[in-house]
Amino acid sequence: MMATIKDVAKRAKVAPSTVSRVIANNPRISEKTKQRVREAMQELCYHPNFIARSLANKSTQTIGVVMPSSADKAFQNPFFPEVIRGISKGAHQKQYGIHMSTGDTEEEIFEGVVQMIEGKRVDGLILLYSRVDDMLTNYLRQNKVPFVMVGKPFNAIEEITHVDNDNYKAAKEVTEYLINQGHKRIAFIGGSLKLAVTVDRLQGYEKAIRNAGLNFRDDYVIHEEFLKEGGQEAVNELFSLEEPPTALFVTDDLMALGVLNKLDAMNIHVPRDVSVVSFNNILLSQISRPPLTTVDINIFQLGYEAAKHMILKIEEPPEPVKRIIIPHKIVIRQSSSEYKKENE
Amino acid sequence: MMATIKDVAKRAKVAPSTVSRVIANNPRISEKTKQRVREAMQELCYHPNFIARSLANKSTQTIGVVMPSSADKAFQNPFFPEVIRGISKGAHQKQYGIHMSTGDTEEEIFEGVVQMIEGKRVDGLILLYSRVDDMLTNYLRQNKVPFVMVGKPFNAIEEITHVDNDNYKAAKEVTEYLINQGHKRIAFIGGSLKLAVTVDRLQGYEKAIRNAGLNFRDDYVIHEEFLKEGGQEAVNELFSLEEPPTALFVTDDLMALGVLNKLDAMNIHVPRDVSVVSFNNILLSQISRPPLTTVDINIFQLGYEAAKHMILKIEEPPEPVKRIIIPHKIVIRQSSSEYKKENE
DNA sequence: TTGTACGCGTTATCAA
DNA sequence: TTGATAACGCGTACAA
Repeated sequence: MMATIKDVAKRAKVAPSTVSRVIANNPRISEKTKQRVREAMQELCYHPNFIARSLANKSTQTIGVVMPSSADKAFQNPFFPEVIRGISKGAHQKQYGIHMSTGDTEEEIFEGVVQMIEGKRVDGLILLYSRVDDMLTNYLRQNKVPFVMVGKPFNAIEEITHVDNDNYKAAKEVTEYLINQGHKRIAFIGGSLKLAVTVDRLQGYEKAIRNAGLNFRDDYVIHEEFLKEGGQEAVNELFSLEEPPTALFVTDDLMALGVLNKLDAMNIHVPRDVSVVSFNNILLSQISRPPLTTVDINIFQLGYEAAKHMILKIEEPPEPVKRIIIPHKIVIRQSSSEYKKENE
Repeated sequence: MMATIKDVAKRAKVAPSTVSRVIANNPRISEKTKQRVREAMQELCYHPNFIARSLANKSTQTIGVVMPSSADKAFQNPFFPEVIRGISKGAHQKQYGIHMSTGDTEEEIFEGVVQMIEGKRVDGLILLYSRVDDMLTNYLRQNKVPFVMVGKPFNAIEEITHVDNDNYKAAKEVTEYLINQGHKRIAFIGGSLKLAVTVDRLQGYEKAIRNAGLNFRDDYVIHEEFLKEGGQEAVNELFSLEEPPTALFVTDDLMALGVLNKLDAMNIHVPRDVSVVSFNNILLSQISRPPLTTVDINIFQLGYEAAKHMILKIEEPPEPVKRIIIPHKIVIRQSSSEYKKENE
C-alpha cells in the first residue's frame, strides 16, 4: 500500500499535523524537524493524496475545460489542440490539473458540466465556445461558478471574464491591407453568425469597406459552415456574380483551404486573379498553395491567459470581471498581392 | 451550502447510509423508501460529491490521458482531437471523466503523470504515444498502474494492452494497390523510425515491394520530421534521383499535404506524373488538391476502444493483456491513378 | 430492510 | 514550535 501522512509521521516521530504543515511549508515549523520529515517522505516515497486533500480543502486544484459539441466539424480545427496546449501550460505552472468535457449534443455537454460542478470535480471552468442564449453560461452565472470564456460572450458581456482577440480591429486592419493593395471588390466568407467571432470580423470588415468609401454589398457576404463544402460553395456563388470580387476575406484558415482548392479547380489563380486572406495562422496555412496571408491570433496565448485568469478567479475572489485582449498580427504570405489594373 | 447526504437523510427521515444505498441502487432497499429518498434528493438538488466518494471508494472514475510532448509538431495533428473525441465517448458512456496531461518536455510529462498517479487523481491512463525506452511505461509497469496504449508499444509488447491498427497489413495493402496500378518505382516518405507506426508501415511497404519482385531501394526510403519541411525536403531528394519514383507512399496525411505542395511547386502533376497515397483520412485529406487517396485508420474508434478497455481493466482486474486491432480501409481519391506507360 | 459507527487521507482549530 | 482532535462527505461492515 501507498504511504500516507501517518506513516511519514511515525517514521519522523512527529504528529500527522506536523507533516501536513511541512508539506504546506508552514514557517512555524523548525528547520530541523522539516528536514527530518522530508527525509521520511523521501524514504517512504510519499506523495500527498490529492483526493483527501481536496475533501479537506474544498478545492480540487483542477479546472474543467468545456469543448464545443464534438459533432461539430469545428471540433477538428487545429485551434483546439493549440488552445489546450496554452491552457495546459498555464494550469501546470500553478499545479492545476485539467479535466476535459465533451459531448455529442448540447444537452450532453450541459449534463456533463453540471456533474463536474455539483460533483465538485473542478474549481472552475474554461469555456472554449460561446453561443447565443447558452443555457450553460446562464447556469454558471446563477450558481456563481467561476468561469472564463475563450472568445467573446454573446450575452452579459459585462459580467463574464473572457479572453479574446480584438477581432473587430483585426478584421478592419486586414481589410484595410487589402484596400491598400488596390482591391475594391472584397468579399467576406465567414462561419455562422451565431458565433460572436464571425460577427466581430464582419463588422470590422464592413467598417473598413465603408471607411474607404467602397460599396458594402450584401452579395459579397456569405456565411457557410466551417470546412470543405462551406468554402467551396461560397466561391461558387461569388464567382457567378456579374462582378466577382478580386479579394476574399475568409474568417478561418481551414475554410480558406477549401476556398483555395475550389479556386484552383475553377482555374482562378491566387493571388494573380484573386487575393485571399484569413485568420488563425495554423501550421497548415504555411504549407498551403499558395501559403496563406493570415491573421495570427496567438491561439496558445489565448489558452494560457484563460488558465491564468481562471486560477486567479479561483484563488483570490472576488476577482473583478475582466476582458483580456490578446494581440494579433497580420502574417503576409503569397496568397495576397497588389491588385493589378490589367486584370480589369 | 450544497446539500449533503445527511441533509437528504434528514429530509427523507432515514439514515445517511440508506441514502447512500439508494444512490447505488442497492436492491435491498424497499421501493417505497427509495422513492422517498429520491424525492428528497430532487427537492434539495442533491448531487453526490465525487471527491468524498473517491476517498471512500479509492476510485476516482477518472482516466488520465497522456499526450505527447506539446513541443512536438505532431501535437498539432488533427489526430488528437479525433482520438480524444473517441476516448471521451467511451469514458462518458461509463460515467468516467477525463484528466489531461501534457508538458513541453519528456520530464515534465513524466512528473505530471507521477503526480496524477501517486496523488490518486486517476484510476488509469491512456497513452497517446509510444516511444523507444520510455521511462514512463517502465514506471507504470513497475507500479502496476493500469494503462492502455494507443499505438504499438516498442518494448514489452506482450505485457501492454494496446489499441492499434494493423499498420503492417495496411501498408502492404496500399502498396499493393499502387503496384496493381502499374507502379514499379514507389518511394516511402515516413516520420521518425522511433515511432512504432513508422516501422510497421515501412515493413509492410517493403514486404509488398519484395513480394512483387520489385527492387527495394534505400534511396527510395526517406524519413523526415512531420509536417512542412519534412515532406518538402523528401520530394527534393527523390526527384533529384536519376530514376525518380512514379508513386509516393507517405505515412501521414499532413506530411502528404506538404508533399503535394512541393510537387506542385516543381510542376510535377498529381496523379498524372506521380501518385500519392497516405494515412489517416483526416478531414483535410478530402479538401486537398487533389483529394488524397489515404488509409482510413478509424481514429475515433482507436480512442473509443482504448477508453472501453481501460475501464474494463480498472473495473474487473485481472483483465488479461490484450491487443485490439481496429480495422482500416483504403479510401481511393484523385491523388492516385494508374501508371501510364507513355510517361516513361 | 434499515441504522450505527468507523475509515478513507488530509487540513484546520485549539491546546499545550 | 508541536500535538491531539475534529471535520470534509461518503461507503460499508456489522448490528439490529
